[in-house]
Amino acid sequence: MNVRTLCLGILSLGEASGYEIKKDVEDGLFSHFIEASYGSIYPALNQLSVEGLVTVREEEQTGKPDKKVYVITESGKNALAKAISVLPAKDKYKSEFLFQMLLQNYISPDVILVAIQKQLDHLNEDLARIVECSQSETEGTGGRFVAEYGNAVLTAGVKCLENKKAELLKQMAAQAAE
Amino acid sequence: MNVRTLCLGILSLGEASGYEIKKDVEDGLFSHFIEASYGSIYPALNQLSVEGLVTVREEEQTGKPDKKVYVITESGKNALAKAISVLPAKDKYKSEFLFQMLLQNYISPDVILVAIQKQLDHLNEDLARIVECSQSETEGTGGRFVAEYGNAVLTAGVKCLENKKAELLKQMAAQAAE
DNA sequence: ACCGTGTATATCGAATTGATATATATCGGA
DNA sequence: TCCGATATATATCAATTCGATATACACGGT
Repeated sequence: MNVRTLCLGILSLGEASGYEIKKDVEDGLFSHFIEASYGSIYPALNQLSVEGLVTVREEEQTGKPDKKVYVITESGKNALAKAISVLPAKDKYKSEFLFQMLLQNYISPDVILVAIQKQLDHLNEDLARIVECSQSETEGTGGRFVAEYGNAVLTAGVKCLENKKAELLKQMAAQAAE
Repeated sequence: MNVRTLCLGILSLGEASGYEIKKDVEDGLFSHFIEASYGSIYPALNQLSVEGLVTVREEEQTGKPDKKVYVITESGKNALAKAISVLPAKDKYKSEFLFQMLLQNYISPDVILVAIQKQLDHLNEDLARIVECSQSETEGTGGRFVAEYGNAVLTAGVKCLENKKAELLKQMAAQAAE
């Protein structure tokens, strides 16, 4: 799935500017399972506009710079429906953290501890965001689905890491007492 | 973290060819949290070789084509140690599946069901692979760490999806009886 | 007056993907 | 025996995407 389809999907939930789409994938409903940069979003919106799958409207704002608001068209909705009716590709997960943990014999215990703590922070931030989104926004069945899935997975990660952290702290204390 | 560092990390666990490195990220120890394609692995190995961080040796095989075996050098190990001592970037997770589920009002219930089943299959395959790897290979503390983390997260995903699947089947039965 | 932060769009080189090409060897079936 | 499928192995390339940077407006604090 490319960024063009991603933008169509977000715009199907309501009009938005490029900046707002980036917000959605960074802090919003989509943040847990979508990644996309300005460098792909803005060109995608331009292309969608040329193809007639979205319309653009320039909007003046008070206290903020102007923005370009994109709205999905009927043919955009059709293209979206077609694009998401195929079997989705397998999830892609990249974790530098786990890579480090696998190679932990190359680094000192305190660096490991800091990395674990940082990972815990990330997971808890994501969890908080999901809880917040699922309270405020009401995206229906789909929203509940992804919120519960994200919650389950992140909670399991936190639990596991907290065990690992406690284990490591115990080991470090034993080492220091030696 | 780039593919060059990734290759150094894998080679730090033992010599390998480009093809074998791809296997590791596809089916092996790294498969759960690393993604990389031939198009990035082969150029990375060439560059590492030019930089003197790895050595190459051509090896003839019986019953198989020749292969190029890469071995990490001392300066390669130093470069690796330096590269993984920095705080890792945040995990990147992209799920077309969750994107579809969020936008599920655009697709029919039976397509949703197929997607859920496929996702369950993927998760269970990953789980089986982790169990297999953690039995056969003994990568020490690091290996156990990532295996347990992967296990926890994937198991939570399976559990959640099985609930969702049962829920959906019940709804579909009720709809059909109507 | 100046700097930092937030909002907003745009662009560009570099990294990576996904597909394709090429070649060797094994094995089972027509 | 020849053919096709599968596995091993390396390499390359166009298209996509990332990550960084540039530009600009508005607000608030020092």
